[in-house]
Amino acid sequence: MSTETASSRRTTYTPDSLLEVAVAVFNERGYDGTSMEDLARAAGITKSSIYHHVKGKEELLERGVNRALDALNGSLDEMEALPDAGELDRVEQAVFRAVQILVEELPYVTLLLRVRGNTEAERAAQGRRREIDLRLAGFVERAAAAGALRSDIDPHLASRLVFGMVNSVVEWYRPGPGWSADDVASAVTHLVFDGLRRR
Amino acid sequence: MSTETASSRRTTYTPDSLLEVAVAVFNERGYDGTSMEDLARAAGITKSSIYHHVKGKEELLERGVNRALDALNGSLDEMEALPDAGELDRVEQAVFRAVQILVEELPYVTLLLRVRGNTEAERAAQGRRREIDLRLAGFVERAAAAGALRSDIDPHLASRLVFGMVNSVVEWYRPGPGWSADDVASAVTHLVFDGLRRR
DNA sequence: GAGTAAACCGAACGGTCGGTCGGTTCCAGA
DNA sequence: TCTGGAACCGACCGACCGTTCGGTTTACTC
Repeated sequence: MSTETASSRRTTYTPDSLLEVAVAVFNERGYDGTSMEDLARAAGITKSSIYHHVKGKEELLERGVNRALDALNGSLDEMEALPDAGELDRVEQAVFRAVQILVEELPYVTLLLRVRGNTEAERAAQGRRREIDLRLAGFVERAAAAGALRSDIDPHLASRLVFGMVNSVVEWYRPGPGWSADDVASAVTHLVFDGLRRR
Repeated sequence: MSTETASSRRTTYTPDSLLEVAVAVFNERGYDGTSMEDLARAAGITKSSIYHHVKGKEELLERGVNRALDALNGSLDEMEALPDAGELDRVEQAVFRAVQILVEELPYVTLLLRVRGNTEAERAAQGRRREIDLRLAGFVERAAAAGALRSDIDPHLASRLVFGMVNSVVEWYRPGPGWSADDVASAVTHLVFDGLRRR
C-alpha cells in the first residue's frame, strides 16, 4: 500500500513473485533436479538476474518451506488458543484445518513435504516440521487418553496414518472446478473418523 | 545354485547387491541429489568400478523402480485370479496386501513413489505406476457400485485418500522390533473401513 | 605357476552446475 | 534534461557432474 506507486504495472519481479515461479518448478522437477537455468527460463529472465532478487537457490528453498511452516504453525497456535471443545472435536478440527492449509498453500507445503535433508537449511525445515507433527500427534494422543478413539489402534500409529493421508493430498490435488478444499477436508475427516464402510 | 561355487564368499558385488546399496542412498539423498561418488563411497568401491556392474546411474534407478512395480503388479494379478469374495472384501484385501508389499519391498517402493519424471525412464515408471493406481481405483469403484461403501464420499476421492494413506507408510515405517508389516496393514484396513471413532 | 576373466582402480574427459562480475537499460523524481 | 537506483543481461569462473579408458589386482582353473 505504501511502497507501491499507482503506475507500477507488474512486469518486474519481487522476491515473492519470483518465489512463486521457483517453487512451481521445484515441485515439477524436484529441488535438486532444478538448475538456475531452469528457473531463469520459467521466469523469463536470465540466470544472473535471479541473483538481483535473492541470494541464491537455497534462499528460494528456505523462503518456500518457511512459508508452509509458518502457515501450519499459525493454524496450530489458533487451535490451541481456542476454548476447549472436547478432545475428539479438537482432533477433527485439526485434521480438517490441516487439509485446508495444505490446499491454501499447496505449492509451498508440497515443497516442504519433499525436503530431503541434504543441506543445513533442509535439515532445519525437517526439524520444524517434526515439531508440527508432534503437536498434531499430541492431539490424537489426548483424545485416545480421554477414551474417544477405538482402543485397538495405537494412537502413535493412528496419528502417522491420519496425517499421512492428509499429506498425500499434495500428490494429486489441483485447484479448479473439481473438488473444493472443504470437499476434500470433509471427505478426509469423515473417512478418518467413521470409515468407508456403509452402515 | 548353478553359477555359485562353494567358496564364493561375497566380498564382491552383483548388479543386485549393488542396487540394494544404491537404492538406500537414493532414498536418503534423493536420486538427483545423489552423485556417483556418493554411491561409490556407500558401496566401498570407486566410482569407475560401479560401471563394471551396471551401465550407469539411470540403470540403477530403472532396476529399482521396476522391482517395486513388478511386485505390485504381481500381487494385483494374484488378487484378480482369486475367486470372487464380495466387492468389499476385495477392496479390504487390496489395501491389506498393498501395505504388505510396500513393507516387503520398502526401499524400492519408496524410490518409485518419489520419481519426478525428469527422464524417459522416470516417465515410464510413472506410467506403469498410474496403471496400478487405476487397477486399485477400479476395486473401490466396483465396491461403491455394489453399494458396499458409504455414498457421501466420491469413490475416486476415496481411492486417492486410501492409497495415499497406504503409500505414506514409506515415509516413516522402518523394519525392526516395533510394528510388524501385518500390524500396520491391519491398522490401515481397520481405520479405512471402520474409522477411528470409538463406537 | 601360467592363463584367464571378473573385479576393481586412478586419472582424466566434456559438460553442466551454482554463482560472480562488469556492465547496460529502464524509469521515477528533481 | 539530468541523475540515481532498480532491474536486468552476457560472459565467465571454479567445482563437480556422470562417464570413459587403460591398466592392475584378485580368484579360480588347469
